[in-house]
Amino acid sequence: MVSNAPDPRELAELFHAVSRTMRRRTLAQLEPWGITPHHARALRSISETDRARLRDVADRLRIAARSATEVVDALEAKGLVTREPDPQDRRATLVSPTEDGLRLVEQIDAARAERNAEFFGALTAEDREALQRILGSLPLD
Amino acid sequence: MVSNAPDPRELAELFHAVSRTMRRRTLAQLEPWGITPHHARALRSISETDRARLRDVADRLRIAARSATEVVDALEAKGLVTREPDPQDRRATLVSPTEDGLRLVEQIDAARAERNAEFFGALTAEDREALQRILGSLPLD
DNA sequence: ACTATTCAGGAGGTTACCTCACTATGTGGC
DNA sequence: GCCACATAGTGAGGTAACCTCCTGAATAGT
Repeated sequence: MVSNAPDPRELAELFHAVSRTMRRRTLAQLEPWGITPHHARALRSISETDRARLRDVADRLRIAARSATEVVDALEAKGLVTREPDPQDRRATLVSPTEDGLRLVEQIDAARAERNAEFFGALTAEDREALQRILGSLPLD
Repeated sequence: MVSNAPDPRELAELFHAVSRTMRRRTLAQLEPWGITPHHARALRSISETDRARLRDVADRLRIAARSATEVVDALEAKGLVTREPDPQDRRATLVSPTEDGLRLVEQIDAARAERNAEFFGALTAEDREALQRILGSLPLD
């Protein structure tokens, strides 16, 4: 208790506060499109690789397979992605973005870039770089 | 050769991944006590100031007043905090930690310190300091 | 005295997950 | 060629961490 090292308590708390702020802002910004941050992230992921299995979608988003089913259900209901059976493996389902889905990703990405620029714009370029490097060296499950 | 879907080199995405990892670990670590991260945070906050109004609890946690009612309901049901009417303002309710609540905070805090030390232990002291400074300069709602 | 504001909580909703059990397949070993 | 086992997706059901909108009571400001 004698050291003047940064209190990790505060660090975790700060982290929590910042990430919640980011989430709230994302939610608000996405509202006009009627899509949630989670769904937007999934759509973006799916748009980056054509014909991904549901299982792979789950892995990339680091969520349970069952949760991928759910998010793909929602995106499919909105006509943003389509499901088709995998001809190579009849257990599997391949997910692809629709034209609408791709268009939406583009719009959302532009908005996202703007939002992030604004949010992280409070930082100097060095700090942004440092933040990225530091976060990158933290463990992920 | 398939690129990682939500680009992890992107600051916001990285942030998201790290904060979710932290949340999952906290949840797992708290499990033996049958308390959630959110409730633990609230209990800690309440334990730091005796006789806080529900409104103040909400403000400190940066949540809506209605949500503070909920978390205090849960803590009260577990016998960790008590409610009493504010003699100065008959609209208000004052929340205080019980003996059990204070004991639990102590235990949880020790576990939390350990977990954070482990999690952020992957960083050098300079990086921890930098992270704290950088996070502190980001905006909060 | 009257109006505006504030406090706590009821009702009901949303987001972002989860596990467990199940069926339909595919794969490796004998 | 059959059996054991693993894997893919999904129905059922649940949890955590919030939220808004409304109401009744009390207080504060004019």
